[in-house]
Amino acid sequence: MSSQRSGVLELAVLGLLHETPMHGYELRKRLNAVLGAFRAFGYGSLYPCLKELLAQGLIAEDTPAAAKPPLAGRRSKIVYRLTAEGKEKLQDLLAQTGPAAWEDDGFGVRFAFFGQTHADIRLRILEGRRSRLEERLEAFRSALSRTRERVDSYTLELQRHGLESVEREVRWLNELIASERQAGPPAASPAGHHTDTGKAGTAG
Amino acid sequence: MSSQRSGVLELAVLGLLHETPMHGYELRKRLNAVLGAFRAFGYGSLYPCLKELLAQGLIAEDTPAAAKPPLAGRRSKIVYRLTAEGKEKLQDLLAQTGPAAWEDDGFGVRFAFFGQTHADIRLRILEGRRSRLEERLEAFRSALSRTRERVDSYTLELQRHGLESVEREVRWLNELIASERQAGPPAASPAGHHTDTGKAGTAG
DNA sequence: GTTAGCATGTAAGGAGTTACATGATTTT
DNA sequence: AAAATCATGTAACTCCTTACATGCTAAC
Repeated sequence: MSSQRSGVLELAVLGLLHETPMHGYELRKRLNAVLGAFRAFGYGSLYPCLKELLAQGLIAEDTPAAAKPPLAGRRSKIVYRLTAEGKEKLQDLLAQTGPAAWEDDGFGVRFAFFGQTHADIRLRILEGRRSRLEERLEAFRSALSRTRERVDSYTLELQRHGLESVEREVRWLNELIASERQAGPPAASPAGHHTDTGKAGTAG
Repeated sequence: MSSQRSGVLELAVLGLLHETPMHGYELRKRLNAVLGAFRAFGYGSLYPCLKELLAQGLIAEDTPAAAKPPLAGRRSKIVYRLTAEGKEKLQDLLAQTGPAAWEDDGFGVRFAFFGQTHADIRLRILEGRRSRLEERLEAFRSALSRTRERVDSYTLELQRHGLESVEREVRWLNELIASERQAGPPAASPAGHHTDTGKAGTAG
């Protein structure tokens, strides 16, 4: 029916508005700060998204007309907040442990809001992500050995580099998983202070 | 005019067909092997792309009817090859050193075909990419210090991880740039022996 | 008094994805 | 002869990007 907007943005917006109400402009800045390295959105994405979340009743708008004296009908800041339905929807989305939560984007957003996610779900998502990456490693490695003939060295370097990035993420996940199992919610840095914990070459 | 398909796929297809003619199915496998870690395409993307490259006269198809005896009108393998215009277009695309060549995807494909790119262009692209990433680092770091209040530790961890990934890629680029300046085309591993890279691992 | 940044939006369209549909060829 | 995998394609759709349009507010 209505477009559904089942993407990253919806979840991110709900997650941010759960922390505190905000207007669009601020939301966008927080959005790109929180997602930081792995995704960025413009107003052309954000405002239509807000519009639809509104239509679905997941968020509501407060125009702080009270704050400023009579400026009837004028365009002013619109502060969005989560409705009860919105909170429910957010919980639903954060509780998903299927494929959507392992994909690059889906995982990224969910991780950013792990603070609002139950410990067992967190663990399941981290493990799901890890096995997803391990599948990829398998595929890459076999592709690498199969096509080692007739590849130029730059192509090879790119593949090597990609492989290592994935291996690194697996190590990162291993640390996170270990610390989840011990401690539940982390105090400051879930994975410990230095990310380079020797070998631990679990990556395979 | 016609859709233009100015994306990653077009370049990748042209680049692969420059190496050798191929049919669609094989092309897709090579595609996902070459781009490996950072992008994957399905037939639903590939065939329409081929169709349009054909319409633009950048590629041509050979149905190897000669190989198999009279099977008139039947659907058989279609082998695509680059036309003269296609080769020209490929060189144009590979010679670009502007923003398109620094973005995640654009850079990735171009790097994969660096073997077909002139040494000075390679260097310019690598340097462009590096300064692009350094801008990002700046932005992240300042965002991190500005919003250090009221962020939960998972969000922080995600940002830290993303930051490190970018830093790693910068180091990788530094090695590549150094080795380009010394040697031109690399013999086996452009960046040297120890593989200490880290491309912007998706999902931060 | 004008630049820079805050603030909200829309229209058009690009770049692929998903799901489906179909047939040929090789392996078991 | 069944199953796997090779092989080619289309229609509908999604999610987001780009470019544009508008006006307010604070700083220089």
